[in-house]
Amino acid sequence: MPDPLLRIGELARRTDLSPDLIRAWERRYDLLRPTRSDGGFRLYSADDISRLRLMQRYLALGIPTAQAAGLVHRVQTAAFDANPGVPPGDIRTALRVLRESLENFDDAPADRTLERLLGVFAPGAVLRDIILPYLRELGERWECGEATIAQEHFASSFLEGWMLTMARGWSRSGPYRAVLACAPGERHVLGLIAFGLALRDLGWRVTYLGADAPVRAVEYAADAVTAHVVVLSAALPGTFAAVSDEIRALARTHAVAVGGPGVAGNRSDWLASRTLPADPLVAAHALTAHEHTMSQSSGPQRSPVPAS
Amino acid sequence: MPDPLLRIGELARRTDLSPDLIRAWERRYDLLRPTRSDGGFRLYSADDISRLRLMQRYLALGIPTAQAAGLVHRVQTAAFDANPGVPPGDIRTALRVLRESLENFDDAPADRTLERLLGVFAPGAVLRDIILPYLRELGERWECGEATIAQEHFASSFLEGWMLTMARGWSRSGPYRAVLACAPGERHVLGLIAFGLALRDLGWRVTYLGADAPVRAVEYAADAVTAHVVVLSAALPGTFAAVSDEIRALARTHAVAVGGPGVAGNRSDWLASRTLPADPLVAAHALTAHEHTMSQSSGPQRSPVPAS
DNA sequence: ACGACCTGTCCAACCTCTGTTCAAGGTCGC
DNA sequence: GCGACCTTGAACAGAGGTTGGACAGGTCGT
Repeated sequence: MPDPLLRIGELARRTDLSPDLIRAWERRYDLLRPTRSDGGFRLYSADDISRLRLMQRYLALGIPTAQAAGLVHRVQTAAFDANPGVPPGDIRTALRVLRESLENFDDAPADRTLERLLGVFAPGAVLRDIILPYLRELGERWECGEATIAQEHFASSFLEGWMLTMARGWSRSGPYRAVLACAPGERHVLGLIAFGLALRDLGWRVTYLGADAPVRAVEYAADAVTAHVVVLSAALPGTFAAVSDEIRALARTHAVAVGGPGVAGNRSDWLASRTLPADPLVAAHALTAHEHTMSQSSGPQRSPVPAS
Repeated sequence: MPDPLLRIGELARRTDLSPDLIRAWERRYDLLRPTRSDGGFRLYSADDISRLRLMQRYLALGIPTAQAAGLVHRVQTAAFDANPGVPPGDIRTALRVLRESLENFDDAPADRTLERLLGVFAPGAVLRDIILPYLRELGERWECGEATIAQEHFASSFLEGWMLTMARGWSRSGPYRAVLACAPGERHVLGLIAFGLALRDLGWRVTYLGADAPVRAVEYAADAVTAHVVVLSAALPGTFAAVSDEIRALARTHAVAVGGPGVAGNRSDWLASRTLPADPLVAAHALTAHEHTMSQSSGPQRSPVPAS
């Protein structure tokens, strides 16, 4: 970690907090654990800045300081990068089992494998190290003709079931709310569910509407749960184009982000929406980081997201 | 276990109720049971917000406060009522919980209810007495405009996740094998999954391909697992007509049955396939009975099913 | 019409939470 | 060695909680 380390005064300047307050948070909530210089000065890393920003964001939502500190603690330890990974040997074995069993339409070994992995490792780690790599691999084999449509359908349905099981309760915790839906006509839900799982681990509450959701339905749900942001997903290019007017209208009153292979690459300024990275995990981090920085400029609710 | 996030002032601000009133409701009706901070402050969770919102909806309907509190209370404690009780009572309670929570985009109480029910009763019973009746009810309310598209999407995604969880391992046991798929273009999977669950309980091994499956993919899968029968489902009329040639071709080499609202009513002789009753449970029994009689006369494999 | 009850609000004395302040020193880099 | 910066520990004050009870206007049953 060769980051230039900051002393408390500089950290305070960058976060717009007082040094006293930062020390108080450390003393009372164990919020930061700076290293020390030989003489005893606190030395902070870049991570600590984002932790403080997250803290500020929570406070802006009206969460009491003590609880906010607890959330920061939890989010940090649940972040994917912090998840202890699945050992490479287990990954190789699991991928082989998934490959061989799912492509023979035999889900029993795959079930057993996932059950065991989820018993031992964190859901975020299983998602990152097993499920998403397998999906990528399946997609590649499908593109070059090695996997059949039937195998791809079977494996997709299988993984959808598991991911929805892993997702159970994802609307229950966390201070931010997101409504997730596939754009009208879109039926590829796996990437969106993965994104939702990642969001959940980053402290979001997820309301999931599934495939092929009319924009009006999305808007209704966003209002019903007072969502901070609405995320629309599409795997195929052109999906968004068919409803661009509706999306632009939605973006006038709600913060909208679009993602999935259907937008990756081409800009989405014409949708008046923020474009998320293609990788679900990266996208979840990007959206969370964006939501944190938003707290400085404008109010926490319903701030339309500028196109990125 | 939702995290305690808000103190009473912020909760009051968000629900537009006075702190006094929230405390009074707790004191008089035991409406909420907030956790406490070390110092004794009430700490409310996200669930509590939706409970108060539900309360407000009841009050807006003119229901007296005490009764409204009773209703809310039943929704929230239904999941912890460990007493199996008389099934009809449980059914009524569960249906009310599903109705009220899913239509508020709040899946937590619904999760708890299904979790408890599946711990006490057999999956088949939960499917028959709770899930299918709820789906029927939702469909009716949707048709007469009482439920919105958004609510229907949310509830469908929620139940799809649960049913796929219940389905885990359905390809593992039993002497008959069935391949299940939605016809091309068809995206309504719930009825098909329910049918698959019923089949599993009747001793079938189920290979499930999910929504919008090309007929060629179905054929490939049927061959790969040497299926006794292939079941195609469609909710909308006209779905089958678009691929009738392909289905007829498939029926020349495989036993094919078609089901779902998309065929109910009109004969399907023109598909050279057996028509299954609209109700998933009845359909599963019908297919099983047919397969039993077939296996006496001819070989168990690949016997084309005559149109009924 | 009457008392009994329901229900939202208010009060008073006290407590908790949390940002800030102070004092008496120590460290760092020039 | 100097001035800016940082350290610890304690204390403080204002906003906003806590409890328990009281109370007035509306509703209900008789």
